[in-house]
Amino acid sequence: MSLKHAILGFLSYKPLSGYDLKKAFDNSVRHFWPADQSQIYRTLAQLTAEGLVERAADGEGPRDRHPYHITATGLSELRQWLVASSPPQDDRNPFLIKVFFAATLGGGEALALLAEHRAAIREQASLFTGLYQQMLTLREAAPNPEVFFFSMLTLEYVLSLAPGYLRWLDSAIDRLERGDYTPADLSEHLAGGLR
Amino acid sequence: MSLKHAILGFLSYKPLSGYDLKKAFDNSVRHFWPADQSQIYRTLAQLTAEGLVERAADGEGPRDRHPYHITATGLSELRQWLVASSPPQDDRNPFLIKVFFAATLGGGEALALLAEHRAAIREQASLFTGLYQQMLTLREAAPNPEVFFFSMLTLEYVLSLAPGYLRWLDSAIDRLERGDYTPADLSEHLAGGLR
DNA sequence: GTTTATTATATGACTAATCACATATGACTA
DNA sequence: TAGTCATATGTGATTAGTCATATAATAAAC
Repeated sequence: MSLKHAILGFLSYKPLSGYDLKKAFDNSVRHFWPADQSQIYRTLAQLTAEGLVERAADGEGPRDRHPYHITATGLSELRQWLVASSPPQDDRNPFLIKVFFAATLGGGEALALLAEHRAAIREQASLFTGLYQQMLTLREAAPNPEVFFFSMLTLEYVLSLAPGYLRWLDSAIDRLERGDYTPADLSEHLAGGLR
Repeated sequence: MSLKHAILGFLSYKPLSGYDLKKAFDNSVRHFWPADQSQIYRTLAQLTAEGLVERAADGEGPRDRHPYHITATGLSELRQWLVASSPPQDDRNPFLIKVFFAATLGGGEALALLAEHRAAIREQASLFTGLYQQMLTLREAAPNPEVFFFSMLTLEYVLSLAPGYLRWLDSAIDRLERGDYTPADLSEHLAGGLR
């Protein structure tokens, strides 16, 4: 139900149409919540039925745009959701399934699997680094420092995970190359990191 | 379509019933691919229709168990999937949506949001650490070193991400406590980690 | 003046997964 | 011997999301 609340979040800033919302998602949260256009419209219909948003007077433009604004009920629903607890969810990871069953592959193929993934992760990390640096230059243009801060936090999140991800891949690839099928010694890693 | 391939993966070791598969998932991959019992049965039916698995002679036990074995087609489908490329997927993260819209909360509430999540992540990390250490003791009992190695790799993955995750939370909480809404300086972090 | 891109909203078909529930037997236990 | 637990397979209803496609006007490009 997060799309629902993300829409409420955007509408809490100002009224937007479905089309505007799609652009808002693409411009700011697509790296952790890609939103499908048709799903946005369906969710808007559902939110309207629940009385959390309302369709304002139809606007100008081709194909009549329909801006929505958040209701008082919608605002309180948003607040409630924001402060509710967020247990870490189990994110399904198809790549880890491949890793798990990589034992059924030849050693070379398993290596290729990991190496290719490392290349993709590196590329993704450098994309996010670029995005981060680009965002930094927009600091002055931000509506207010809090909004900018939390927006940057979500990018920092992605970038914070990258080094650990890549070190894991490096270590796995290194062991596979040496034909060394021993588990990593994580003792100092864990002692240092999890305190 | 990963559940499908995960099932093929398990069946590539030996024939299993739906019930067996559910236990196999719960015992080994639930931390990155929780499998719903009813979905396992539905997927088995689908795999059967596609000719990737076959229902063996009904077995003993209460309520007739139905073991499935993988076909030659199924094996080649599994291999093909394993060696296909795995682009990093966009994992939806509801917590990041909360962070993104935390600017609409009071500072204290935003802090509580992050602090509570940090506690949950710490607990999860220590759970996985325990699981990792417990798994280590089973090394001798493993069917073969490769299977054990790749199984451990999936746990190493989770544990590799934890320190970065927690450092991100620490840094965000620290800045919020000081009322310091400046973005983090990630220059050395990135320089060191992404090479 | 015709094509093309952009704006803008929507439905239909499908897929993966979740949740609740129905069913039924063998084995143990109070 | 009654109750409960573990074994074991399934269906129905619903949800969230994806993909393809339909529609249509306006503005710009050629």
